[in-house]
This record gives sequence, C-alpha cells and structure tokens, in this order.
Amino acid sequence: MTTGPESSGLATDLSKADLVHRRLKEEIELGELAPGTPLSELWLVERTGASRTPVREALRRLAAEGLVDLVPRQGARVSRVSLQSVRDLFDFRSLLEPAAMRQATEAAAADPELRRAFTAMRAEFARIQRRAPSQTRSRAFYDVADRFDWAIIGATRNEHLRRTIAELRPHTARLRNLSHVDPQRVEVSVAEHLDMCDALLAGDADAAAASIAEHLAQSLRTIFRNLARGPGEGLDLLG
Amino acid sequence: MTTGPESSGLATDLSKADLVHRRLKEEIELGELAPGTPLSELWLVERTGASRTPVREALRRLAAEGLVDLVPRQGARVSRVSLQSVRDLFDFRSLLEPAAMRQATEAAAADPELRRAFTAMRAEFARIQRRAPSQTRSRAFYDVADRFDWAIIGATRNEHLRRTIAELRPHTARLRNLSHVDPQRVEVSVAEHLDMCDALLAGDADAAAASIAEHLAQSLRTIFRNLARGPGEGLDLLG
DNA sequence: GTATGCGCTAATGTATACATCAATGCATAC
DNA sequence: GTATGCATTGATGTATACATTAGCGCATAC
Repeated sequence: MTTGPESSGLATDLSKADLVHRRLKEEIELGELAPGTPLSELWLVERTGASRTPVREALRRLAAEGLVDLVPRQGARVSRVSLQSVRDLFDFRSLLEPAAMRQATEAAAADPELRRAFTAMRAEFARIQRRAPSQTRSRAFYDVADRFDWAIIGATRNEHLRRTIAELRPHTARLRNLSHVDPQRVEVSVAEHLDMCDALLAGDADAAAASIAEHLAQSLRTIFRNLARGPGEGLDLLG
Repeated sequence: MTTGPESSGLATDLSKADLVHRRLKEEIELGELAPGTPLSELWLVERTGASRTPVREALRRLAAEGLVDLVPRQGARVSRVSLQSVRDLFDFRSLLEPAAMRQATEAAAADPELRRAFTAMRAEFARIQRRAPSQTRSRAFYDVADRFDWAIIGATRNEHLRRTIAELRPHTARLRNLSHVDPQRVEVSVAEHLDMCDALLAGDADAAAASIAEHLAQSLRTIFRNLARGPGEGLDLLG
C-alpha cells in the first residue's frame, strides 16, 4: 500500500540503503514501528542484514523526511506524533494541496489519458459508495484514495510542490494507521472524493481546490474528534 | 552571509559531517562551486580533510535539499539551474511565503520583542534608501534583507512551513550570487521591504502577504529580464 | 539515607579496506 | 573507416575496525 514512486523516478537496481529506507518507511507508516521506538543502528543491522553504512544512510534520510528524530550522540527514534504536529501537518497540506489540485485540473484538461484515469477512479468511488458497509469497503476506499492522491501528485508540475507533498504522505498514512478506522468518516470521505473528481473532470480549478480544502478540514476535524474520545495506540498527548 | 541556523536549532558540537555539509552548502550558495561541478567523494576528502563517511553524509544531505544531483553509480554534481527551475522555485515561494508572512504578522502583533526587531530592520531599510548608491549599498541591503527573511522564518509557527522555506533559501541565495547585482532592482527591492515591514508592523496580515507576493513577482521578473539580456555565469539555458 | 564520583558499557562518529559497477580507450574484426 | 568487444581505471556501494562519548550503575563518603 501507498506504493509511491521511490524518490528518484527512474528504476535503478536498488541499493541496500534504498531497501532499508523503504522497509523502515513502510513499517513506520503502518505503525508497526510505534512512535518513540528506539532505532539502534546495531539492532537494524541484525534485523535487515545490511551493514551499518546503509543503515545509517537510511536513518539519515528518514530523519530528513521527519519520520525519525535524530539526536546527535544518542541515536534515532521513530518520530513522535503530537496534537500540534497533526495540526501543523494538516495546515500545511491545506496550503499545498489545493495548489496541486489546480495544477492537476489543468493537466487533466489538457491530457485525455489523465482524464480517463480520473474518470475511472471516479467510477470506483461511486461503486464503493453504492456498496453496503463491510469489512473490506474501507480498505477498498483507501486503496483507491491512495491511487487518487498519487495521481494528483504525479500531475503536479511544480517540482518543489510535488516533492514536498509526496514527502508529507507517509505522515498522513501513519496517522491513519495509528488510529482506528471510522466508518462514518469513510462514508463522508467517499463523497468528498467524488466532489473532487467531479470538479477536476469539469476543469474547474477553483472548485477542485475548494473541495480538497474542505476534505482536509473535515479529515482534521474527524481526527481530533476521535482523539478526544480515545487516543489511538501510539499518540502522545504532549502537543 | 545568510547565517541561517544550522538545521537543528540547538548548538551541538558539530560533527565533521556537519562541517563538510555547511562548507559545501556555503560554497554552492556563493557560486564558488558552479552548477554542474562534479563532486567526487575522493576529491572532497582531499579538500576537506574528512574521510569518506562524513563526506558521503554531507552529499546525501545536500541532495535531499536539492543542491546536489546524485546519480546512483555515477556520483554527485552541483545541481544545475534552469529557467524552469527558477520559475518553479519562485512559484513555490509565492505559495509559501505569504502564508509565513501572515504567521509572522500575528506573531509580531503578540510579541513586543519581535515587533522591536522588525522596527529596527525597517529603520535600517529606510536608512539604506536615503543613502546614495554606492559599492557597499547593495551589500548592506542584502545583509539586512537576509536578516529580515530569517526573522520571518523564525516567526513562522508551522514547523513544516518553516523548514520548507528555510530549505529554499540557499537556492534563492545562489541565484542571486550567480547573476550580477542590478542596482535598479536593489532600489525597488528596498521599497518593497519597507512595504512589507509597514504591513507587518501594522498587524495587517493580508497586506503583508500581498506585499511579499508582489516582492516575489517583481524579483522573478527582474531575474528573467536580466537573463534575457545576458545569462549569468553558471546558468544553463536548457529549461 | 542521600549524594557524589568513578568506571563500565554500549551507543554513535569516523576511518579505511574491500566489492562492485560504469565509463573510457584501444585493439581487432568486418 | 567504422563498429563491436574487452580490458583497464576509477568511481561509488558496502563492510568493518577503531575512536569517542553519553548513559548508567555501583561503591563510597558524608
């Protein structure tokens, strides 16, 4: 899941550093490595089979992405999640993603291939909406939603914008995996994604931007509501 | 110049990796290492006196910041500058910095200390404006302008926003150092900074955001105009 | 009983040797 | 004369040994 293209677009035969990086990133995203978990280099050497050099490089990369906190002579830990960090994340996404949505809307207007892809995803969202709630429904939704997000990212022309949004995705995914799935939220989120698709396919950049802004605002609200009811597994309440 | 606080705020006894990183960053910023310059690890080992491990770490960090292009089994080069990359940079800044300006304006409204700092800088800008054009004037201006920018960054509460803007600064600085100083542009830029200070000190977040957006638009226009007249030393024209 | 200081341990920071692969040039075949 | 293939060279990728330092526990003095 969340098979975002590994940093550099081209398919190079992955180095061990890449492997370790990707594996740790996934485990942090999935919450298998809980926030605060110490990541000793030696322990990672045992776990991954690589030597310290690639492990170090992976840790440094993760630190640059904000997924790992690195204290100079002390070591690395999986970065903690605070209420403030969640707010910061969503505020920042609310700044970036509407802009990306505009660029994607323009790109889709000019590229039939891309428009077809979004049309197909819209159909998937509609089908999920019609389906009765079930164990697999929310999973199916997040699957499509992930592909939708990556399509937006891929359609973002500005490289800085594209890379920055891509770098934030693991943080969002982790948040989702650290808290319980809220079926009601899924319901609403499906509708929001339909709105986004419609605006994008209509070529209405303003509407598309507005719809993703609304989506983000609702997501944040739900997260905070659920945290108030009962904190998820690994969240600090320091913020 | 551009003495931005080194990544992590606290003053740790710097590791060699930090030293090499900072030194290379400065040299790239200043244009002493021209875009496209190959950065062989061995060569850097000779130059810096450090061993390959910290050199590698520095290179990887610079690559993450976009100052170095890293090709897997081939090596590192100082990243190239294209017209498209300049446009992307300024478009992205135009998205981020008005938002930062709003946060700084609110912060200054609530913090007399901070307001004093901006008042002092406004006075410096005003003094520079009154001064006759000279060799040292533009340098004095960029000096204050740098401090101004870092003050804005420091007053930005959202951590993602703050870090991202900070990471873009070396790119901007490099651009400035790769092209010739345009006295006319300095003239106008001083006035724009006065506008920004005034809006910020008046607590008018909208006006502050608008003024920095205008400043960025004008800067970009000047850069493109000057590039059209005669490309600076190290610019590609691939974009 | 508490606090201070010493020494041990284990971690990160660094240096360097080895493995592997891309680029380059030359020799050879056509 | 051109193109193909191989060997050489030098680079990066990796492993590991060494240096240094932060954390921690225990013993001892008060």
